[in-house]
Amino acid sequence: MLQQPELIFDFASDHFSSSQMGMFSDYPAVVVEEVPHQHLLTYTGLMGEQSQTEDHHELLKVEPCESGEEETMETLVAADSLLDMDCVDTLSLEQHYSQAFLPSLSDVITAPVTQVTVSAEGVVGAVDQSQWHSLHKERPAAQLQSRKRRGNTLYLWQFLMELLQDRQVCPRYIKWTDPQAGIFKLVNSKAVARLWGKHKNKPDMNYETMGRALRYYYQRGILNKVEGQRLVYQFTSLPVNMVYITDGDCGKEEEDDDIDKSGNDEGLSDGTISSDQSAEDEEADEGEEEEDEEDFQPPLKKTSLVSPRAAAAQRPRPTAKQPAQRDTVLRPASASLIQEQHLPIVSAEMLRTLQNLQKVRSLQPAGQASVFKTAQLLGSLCERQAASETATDAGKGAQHKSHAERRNALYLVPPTTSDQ
DNA sequence: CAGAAGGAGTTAG
DNA sequence: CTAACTCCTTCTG
Repeated sequence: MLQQPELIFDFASDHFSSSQMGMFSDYPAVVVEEVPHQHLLTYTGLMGEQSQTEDHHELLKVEPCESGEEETMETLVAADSLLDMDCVDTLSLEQHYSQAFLPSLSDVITAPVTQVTVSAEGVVGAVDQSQWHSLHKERPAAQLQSRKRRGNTLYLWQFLMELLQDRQVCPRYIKWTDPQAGIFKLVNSKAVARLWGKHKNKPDMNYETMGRALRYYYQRGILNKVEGQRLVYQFTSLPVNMVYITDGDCGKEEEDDDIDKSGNDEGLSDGTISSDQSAEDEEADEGEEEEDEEDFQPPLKKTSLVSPRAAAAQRPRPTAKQPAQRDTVLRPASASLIQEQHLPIVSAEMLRTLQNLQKVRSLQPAGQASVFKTAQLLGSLCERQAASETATDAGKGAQHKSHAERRNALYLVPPTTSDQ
């Protein structure tokens, strides 16, 4: 049975209304993600009452473009334009970003990150188990939750994940060497340990101590050691809404021996964590905000250890990704969860439009006019969607609206549950 | 000497 | 009591 398309954004008014935001909350996450030679925009939808049992990942494959940070950034600009809306009272994007460890919205928009998660406030925190994807075939992602965080303590693995999502730290002190495989490297182990110690209020923390904690995770199935590579570890599973920051130009890596040149740990931490906030504020943020926003569920206790050899087999391949390893997010286009007839054609076309560099360049970040331009571009596409709807059963629900209304609206069609 | 491994002790919920 | 560290010793390159 086909589900009705739902209005999620009205271009005529150029913003979400409160009621529309309520609708949008059923489609909480929009993820712009870069994979080699293609860009994906993912709607990660928790569908209303089904949110506890099912999640829907819709992938819209965008026309491949030349890889590069410029394109990535423009994708983000496009996404920003797409999401730029007068709904700060209800969506509070910047608030969400800050709560998702990122220093500021502007950082997100201007940085060559490879994935950005945008969601209605509070929804990202509702990461259910199916939004974890295992990096091990023998442990399905669906099993990757069993423990609750104790109190307000941020676990080390969570802390590292957050560092990996913090442009101030990644890739300067910690970086992904193979995000697809969950492999990361402690570029500056001392700095990371110091940050961890600061977070734990353990000024004597060092890498030796932190390293033991990391090794402790081997038995728990949270981490694997990447054989033969010092300071390189592998997450056994990752949340699908991870924000992946690649090397890019968002910060230079800093080797261990660079760390002491400042000669000031506090200065390091301040500068590392945030240039906008004091380190104390940031630490408070880490300890509290993310508590609610990022409901990370730690993996189950490991039942079968992955051999170091197997882990080594997944050694970093920055350019040779393995789509199958993270099919939840990086599902190949051929396996897209969006069926063509259910696909919000407008959205697909819109994304292609946004991906078109010429047009993207015309978009001004944070410019509402750009959204309207997009809406204009979509107008004709809506016509095509309407034509498509008459040819298929998809989107019957949209037909209660006039063509004029549809011309100015963006519909998101829920996927069929059969294509999970 | 840094990093890795792992036994044993500690702490918080 | 247990999870999640932290301390400590030993080993390796």
